Amino acid sequence: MQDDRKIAVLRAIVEDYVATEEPVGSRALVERHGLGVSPATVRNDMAALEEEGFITQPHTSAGRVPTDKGYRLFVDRLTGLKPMSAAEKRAIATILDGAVDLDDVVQRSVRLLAQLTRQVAVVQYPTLSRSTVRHVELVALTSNRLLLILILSTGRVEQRIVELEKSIDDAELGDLRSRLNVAAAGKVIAEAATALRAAVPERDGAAMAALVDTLVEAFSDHRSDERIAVGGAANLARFGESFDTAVRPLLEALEEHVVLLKLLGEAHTGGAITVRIGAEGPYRELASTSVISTGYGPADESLATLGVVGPTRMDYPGSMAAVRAVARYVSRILDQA
Amino acid sequence: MQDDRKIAVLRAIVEDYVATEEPVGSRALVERHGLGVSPATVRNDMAALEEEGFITQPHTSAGRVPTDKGYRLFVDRLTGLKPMSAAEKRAIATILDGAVDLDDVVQRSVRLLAQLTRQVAVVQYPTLSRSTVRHVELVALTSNRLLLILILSTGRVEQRIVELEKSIDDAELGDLRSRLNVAAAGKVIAEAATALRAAVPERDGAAMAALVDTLVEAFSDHRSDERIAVGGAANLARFGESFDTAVRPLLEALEEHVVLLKLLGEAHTGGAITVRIGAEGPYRELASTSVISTGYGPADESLATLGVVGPTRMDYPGSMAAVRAVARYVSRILDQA
DNA sequence: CCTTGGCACTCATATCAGGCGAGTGCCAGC
DNA sequence: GCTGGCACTCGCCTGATATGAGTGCCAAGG
Repeated sequence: MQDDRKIAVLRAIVEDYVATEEPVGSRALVERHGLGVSPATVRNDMAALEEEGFITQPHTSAGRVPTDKGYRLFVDRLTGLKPMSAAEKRAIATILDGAVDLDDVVQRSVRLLAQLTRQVAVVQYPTLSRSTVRHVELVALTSNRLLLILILSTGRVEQRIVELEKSIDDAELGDLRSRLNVAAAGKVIAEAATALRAAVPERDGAAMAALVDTLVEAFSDHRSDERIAVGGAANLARFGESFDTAVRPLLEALEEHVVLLKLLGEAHTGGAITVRIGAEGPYRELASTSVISTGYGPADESLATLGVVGPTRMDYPGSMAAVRAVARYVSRILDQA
Repeated sequence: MQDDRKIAVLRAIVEDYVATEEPVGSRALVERHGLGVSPATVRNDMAALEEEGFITQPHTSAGRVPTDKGYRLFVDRLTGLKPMSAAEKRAIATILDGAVDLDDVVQRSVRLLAQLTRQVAVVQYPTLSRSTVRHVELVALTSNRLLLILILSTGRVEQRIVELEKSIDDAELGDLRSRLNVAAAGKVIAEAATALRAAVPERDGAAMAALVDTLVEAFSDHRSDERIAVGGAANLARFGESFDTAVRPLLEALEEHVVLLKLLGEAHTGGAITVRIGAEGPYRELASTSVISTGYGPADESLATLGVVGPTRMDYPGSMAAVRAVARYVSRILDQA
């Protein structure tokens, strides 16, 4: 038995099943793909593939459906991703180039990715922990409420309201502001926080120390590291069939950004695209969904992750290509900014 | 025939149908509500209600279901909203009080509203056009790229990257910044823009004028007025039945923030709660969804709108109460900030 | 040894008739 | 104007039957 043909059969099964959403039988296979062999031969291969766990049949006398393991092999043996069409490339370029700020870039990326893949798209904002501080601004809202604004190298702007124990006057504020900037500029947040502490000497008194503590705390609040944008939930409507097993848990997961972040996983470096298929993921409620993700950032530094989430029965080559293309474009834009 | 009883019957039908999701018959009605009359009497009333278009029967021999008109009468004749339980009030208070900035307030409100109503919640960010400018900050990203940051009275922070035709040095920047602040502080954005133009005299040259133009444009970019937060989409999973007629179009609408804004409608002043039932709305695809919305803002000034979107078959008294309660709390918080 | 046509078998799904029962409309009586 | 009674309608559930796609296996052929 030639293993090559078995792989070809598996590929054909995956492609047909993804396209038609129905278990695929031996006859249909040889007809739709030019396999050059008879259905009976294909049946033998299928039996072998089933034996090895790459496909199963939902009912005793139905066609075959790929298993997670089957999709895995399919993805691993991919010869190449579906190249983006010129029109798609142009669309990506023009849509993303029109963004006016980081928020806009992220927003547009999500929509774009959702449209390209017809899947649910997820884009993580550039992580705070890996971006450097470009500028710090302090604005007095009232005499004892400050608005701390952090402008990061990625263009991301974070704000935080800080309550003071003791009121502060304009001169002090100006002084503090310039010291903050000197101490923090160009540094990663964690370093900035310690530098900030060092920049405010003991002699300035307990009140000042407390204020600095508050600021440092605001700096290092990691809640906002979880920020992500989600789009394309309407695409879930397309596969109404497996509603309870696929759509419902996914809808719930989309609300839980922490879950989504975990799904996207660590951004792999070097532009690698990660594919997590079905039960390979950490949540068993999402056993029938796959995640395609990759890192992005200027110079492929992987500041954050983006990707799509969809049913295991998805167009892997196409989606992977779209994810890669969007990640590259976003990275390029961040490079310019 | 007493009209009072007819209303009572309608109310009972609505309540039962909302609770059970099944057409309600005359026998069940008299049993579950202490109507004190016989099923036959109720049947007569039902016939009259149907004649008047308040209810219909899906099949010749099924129970009755309220029509949009029926829900409308039900809502209009509401004696009072379901009061929030003490626990719910406490939950609202503690959750919203924990917010650290406006983004956080909006985010938490959406989640809260979604949880309370078990519906899809929508919260519009305070409109820019009605908030006043508290502070303007300019940060040079490169010599000819500025980051314009707008801090508004509501705590909302807007950022916009501005490309300059001509580079600008630190001194000019500082000068511009202070002029901006003097001109804009305390004013509504539209006024601030014109004041800004006035503050930069002709003599400063064409380059400066162009810069000001760019800033004014950035100021008045109304795209960001459309900003809203959506939550609780997972609640759509609860009513899987009318998937195609209700869930799918709603999911699609949720992606289109412009559509959502139109759905929420103009924020009614004076704390009024607007209920739009089924086909009363502007989109015929959403004929089987209702929208409950109200304005919010400090001192009930109605800076923006929030509400819930769900199937026409929804718990109006409960949802209306939740919407009102959250709007009040958010308003109070904005008052403090 | 792999491939192929043939053939019996399985089983999910579609179709249909029959019966059940919830619910209605109407009417006569109170 | 309310009520009990009664005949009627009709959606839906149930079970039996038919259909057909698809399989597994086997024996023959290259």
